[in-house]
Amino acid sequence: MAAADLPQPSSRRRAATAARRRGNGDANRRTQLVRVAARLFRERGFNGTTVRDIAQAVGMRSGSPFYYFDSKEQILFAVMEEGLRVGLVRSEAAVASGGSARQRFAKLVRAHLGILLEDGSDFIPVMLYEWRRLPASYRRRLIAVKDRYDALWQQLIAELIAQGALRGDPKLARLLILGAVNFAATWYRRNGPLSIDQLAHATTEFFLTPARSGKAR
Amino acid sequence: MAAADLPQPSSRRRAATAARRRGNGDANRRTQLVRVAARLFRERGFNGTTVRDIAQAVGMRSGSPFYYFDSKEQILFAVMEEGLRVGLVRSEAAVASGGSARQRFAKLVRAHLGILLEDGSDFIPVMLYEWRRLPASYRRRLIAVKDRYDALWQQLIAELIAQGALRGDPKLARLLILGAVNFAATWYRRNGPLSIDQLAHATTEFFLTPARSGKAR
DNA sequence: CCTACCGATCGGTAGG
DNA sequence: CCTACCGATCGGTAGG
Repeated sequence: MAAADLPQPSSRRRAATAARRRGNGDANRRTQLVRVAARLFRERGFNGTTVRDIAQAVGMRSGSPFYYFDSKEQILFAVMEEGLRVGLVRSEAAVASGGSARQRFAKLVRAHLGILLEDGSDFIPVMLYEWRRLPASYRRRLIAVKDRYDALWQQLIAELIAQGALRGDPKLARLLILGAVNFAATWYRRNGPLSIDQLAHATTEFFLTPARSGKAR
Repeated sequence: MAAADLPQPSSRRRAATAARRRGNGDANRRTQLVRVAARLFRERGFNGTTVRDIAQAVGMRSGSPFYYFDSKEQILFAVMEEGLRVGLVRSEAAVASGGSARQRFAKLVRAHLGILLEDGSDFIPVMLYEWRRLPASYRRRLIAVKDRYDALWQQLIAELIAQGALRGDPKLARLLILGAVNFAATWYRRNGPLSIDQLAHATTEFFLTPARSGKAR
């Protein structure tokens, strides 16, 4: 028997108490598992994380996550589904807030960088990096949501190309821009010299052709 | 005992014979292991690939890779080291071939896309996707080579910014451009409508400001 | 390189 | 949710 499987009453009781204090039922406990799994999957990868790791991180014993999930793959699915849900809500809000195409693009870039880089934002990075680890049947269930995500970017990018703020084919432009932005998940350091706002602004300026109209600047 | 561990004389003998026909010593056999490991690590991830998988793919028995490598991590290191070595040679050649900064940029983009997308080019994608899986001591030994890679791009990008073909901070520009290009490793299909040459050309056009001088279009 | 093997770990389950 | 457990698999090794 591994040391990690031995009873550790004090820390276990502490975690369980903290959970209860938050006033949670099953739904809340499940949410905790998903959040903690996202962090571990991001840090160690899906196959580098054990169900025991996840259980321990929320103060459960090794077999208990299977009370909430049928399989480890289902936990991965839940992580990605949650990431897409929250990401889509925030991205749609950014675009719906109005303004010029350039302004909406700036807001969408900022929203996406937040989804990628803010504290607790491990869901979408897990999707980007562990997508191949998700069984095909689960993958199919997420692709519809992913398509809405892509369409959001694609429409805005097509608008920007139409008015000369970007060049080239809209689909390729989308792939290049999203690739550039998503890559920040690998190199951005929250303690570094660049705030997320600054990064979003500089990224927008990098991609968009300088505006023709000489607004005071 | 697992079925995969049971003797499978015919297929084993076939693989071993094929290897011998190529006329190889230990070095050649080691190279085979690295190449096959690159493919498997890319497809299944480092932790999703077993040493047995690698052994079987070159017609060895489960324990034999340890005649060539001390550990599974060392195989991963060898994959990344080989990727960086070949990648650096090809990238430096592209830049050294001369021409304007724009032309050298086009060649570097093409070379990098080849490294990422051509048949048998699994080494750099493994490095991009499994970097976190490499133990820190091995990581340190690769960073010097990675830095040369980055410097190559950075110098060229600085040149392009100086002459107005790109905007913004050189370091951020490098991260955005490399992110955009590297992302192709996840979406590009070799059987798709776009050749690597076409992709390289369109990517270059997307990033670089249209040239001022009106050369015969 | 193979044979034969080991200790450790892992996903998952039965029965409360 | 825990206890107690199982079968399978895995990285790695000794001794040729």
